[in-house]
Amino acid sequence: MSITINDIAKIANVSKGTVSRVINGAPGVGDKTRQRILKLIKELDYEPNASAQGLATKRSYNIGVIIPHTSKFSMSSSYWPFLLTAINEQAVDRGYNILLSTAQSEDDVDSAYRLILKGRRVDGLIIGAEQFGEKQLAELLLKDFPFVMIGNSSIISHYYVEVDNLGGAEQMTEYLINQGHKNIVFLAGPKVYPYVQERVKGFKQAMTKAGLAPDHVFHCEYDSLIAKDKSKEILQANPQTTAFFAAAPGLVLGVLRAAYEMGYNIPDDLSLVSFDDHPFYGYLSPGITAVNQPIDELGKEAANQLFLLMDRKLPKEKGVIFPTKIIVRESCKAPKN
Amino acid sequence: MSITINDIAKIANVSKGTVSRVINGAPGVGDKTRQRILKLIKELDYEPNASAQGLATKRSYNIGVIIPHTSKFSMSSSYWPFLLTAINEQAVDRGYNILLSTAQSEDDVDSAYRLILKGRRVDGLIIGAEQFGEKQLAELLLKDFPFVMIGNSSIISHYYVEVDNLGGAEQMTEYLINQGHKNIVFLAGPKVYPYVQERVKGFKQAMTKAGLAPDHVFHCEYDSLIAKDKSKEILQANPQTTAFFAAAPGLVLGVLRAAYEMGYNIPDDLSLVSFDDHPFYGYLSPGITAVNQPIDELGKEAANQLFLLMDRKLPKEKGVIFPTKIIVRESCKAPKN
DNA sequence: CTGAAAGCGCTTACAG
DNA sequence: CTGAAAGCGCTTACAG
Repeated sequence: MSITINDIAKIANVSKGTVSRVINGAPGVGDKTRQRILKLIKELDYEPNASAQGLATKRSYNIGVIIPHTSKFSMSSSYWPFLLTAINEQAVDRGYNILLSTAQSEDDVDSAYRLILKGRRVDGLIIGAEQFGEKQLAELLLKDFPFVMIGNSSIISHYYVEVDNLGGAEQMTEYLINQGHKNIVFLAGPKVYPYVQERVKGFKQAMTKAGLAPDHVFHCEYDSLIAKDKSKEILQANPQTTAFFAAAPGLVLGVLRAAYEMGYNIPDDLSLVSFDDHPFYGYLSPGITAVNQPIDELGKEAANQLFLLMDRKLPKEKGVIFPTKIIVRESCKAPKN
Repeated sequence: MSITINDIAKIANVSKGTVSRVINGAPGVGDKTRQRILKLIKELDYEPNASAQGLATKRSYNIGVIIPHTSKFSMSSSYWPFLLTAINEQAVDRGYNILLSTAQSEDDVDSAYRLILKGRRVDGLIIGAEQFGEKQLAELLLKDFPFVMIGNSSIISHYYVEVDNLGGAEQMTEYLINQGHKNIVFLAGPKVYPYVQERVKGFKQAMTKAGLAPDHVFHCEYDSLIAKDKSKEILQANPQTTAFFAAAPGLVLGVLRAAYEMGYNIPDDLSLVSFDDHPFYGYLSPGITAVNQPIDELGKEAANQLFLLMDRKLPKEKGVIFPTKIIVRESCKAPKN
């Protein structure tokens, strides 16, 4: 059916060992022989069978990426798509493909884990820190399987890449304070996530430092509809609020809509800023001021660390934390009085 | 290192053929033997090596998805992420994984093609119709390789899934006309894409049917910044325009921003509608009225067709076209006078 | 119902 | 520099 190494060997009148050596650029093949075989490979459009190579070398030339996937969360943010793109670019450069796994539930994670890892379909793994449970992470570690986490784990100590969640939230809060805001609400994602806690910490730190009450922190699922209702509640209970700091695009949407429905004008009546930037933000009216995460660099670094680990080398540091930056747009204004 | 079928066979005191049969649920194994082996597999947490299975069966249990990936385009739309999710869900249900390939250029497409196909890393392929050139599509067809296209191809006749681009654009245009609009601008994506031409056709058809001038069609790259400039130009040259029909979220952003910068209020001074819905639309102020594409169903159907093809069965129809629906929000109003 | 054996398409010491 | 052979971990006729 399909052309194999044997065909090439036969036609070239050499052993398949020799063909194999030229495929892999291994030494020990005469220059003329090499050229002849190379030409043949090109002419016959031969590509080695990945399964056979995988079986012989124990490498799949795939890396696995497991991303969380409640559609509501990952889709209103551009975080994961961007990350995926960045990782893929690095992977392709090295002849690797990405084996994707979108996990919606515990079961999914487990089946992804089994399928991908135990079946040796991938040589390494990039994974959201909160995706795997203790057992699975420990097993990865124990087996010395190459992986890097997006975000730090509270369970294990391992290689990860992350954004400066605390610093980003702190800076943005300071920005708000410098604009003259005193009654700031922090609308955060689910409390269980370590990165959410970091952001909360950053917010509180800045508020406290400025002598302001740091306790207007609310947690909310990543669901814009729920965020909308929650925002309304908050606004009704705290009419003195002049600024909202929403810690994810999905939440921003909720606040935006709540303000609209309650007749608040942003930024005249209420300022709104976001953690995590989004391609839409610059085009909204008003443009949304946001903490921008260097997602592209994050993905690249994660991939590079992984390739290092796969080569049995050790990355320099166990955690690489990227600074964020504030993108000032129009959604934040000094409060009225 | 890792546990293999031989280990299981030895421990269970059977041949590896028998173990293989129970792994694959094949007939011809005594019930007691089967149970014993099953238990052992579970206990030892054994998972067959995918490469070895692949080599023996010539199946990789991966399907390839090649998506276009100019970051600007695919990221401001949620089309591809949603599609990917839908496809992945179907794939996982059948024990398949998705091998991802994001192609940014011709070279990428070619390398994706070689890597994935010729290396037999995937058993089937889902691919944007415009991704591959004539040569590659013809080769796929010739080799009888299972694949389905997202969108119809002008080059070859093959299985595809698509949205009713013509009908969707037509309906939305009719909606605009019914609202009282006469001077409607259609801002479309690059002319080269067949689906763009379909949308243009739908627009023109509706305009013509209503006795309106169908020639305010402009093409624009999927880049919000360019779309913004283009929109300003159009608006300046055609101040009588009362409605914009932007045929992609990236373009909508451009129009939105152009209107803002020129002091137009949407929808009071200018109505704006979109082809392709977006999670953000419902939360903008005003909410953007849009042609919604059933992306989830599209992805599911594509996957199902592919699995049929992979089983050497033929899907019922060569093209499945899904109807769109209009989601009415607040960005469209009757024109002033 | 079960085992022995060939084969899938590669790679890689080992000889020469 | 090159070939012959063993081996990677499975599946699948073929016998019995």
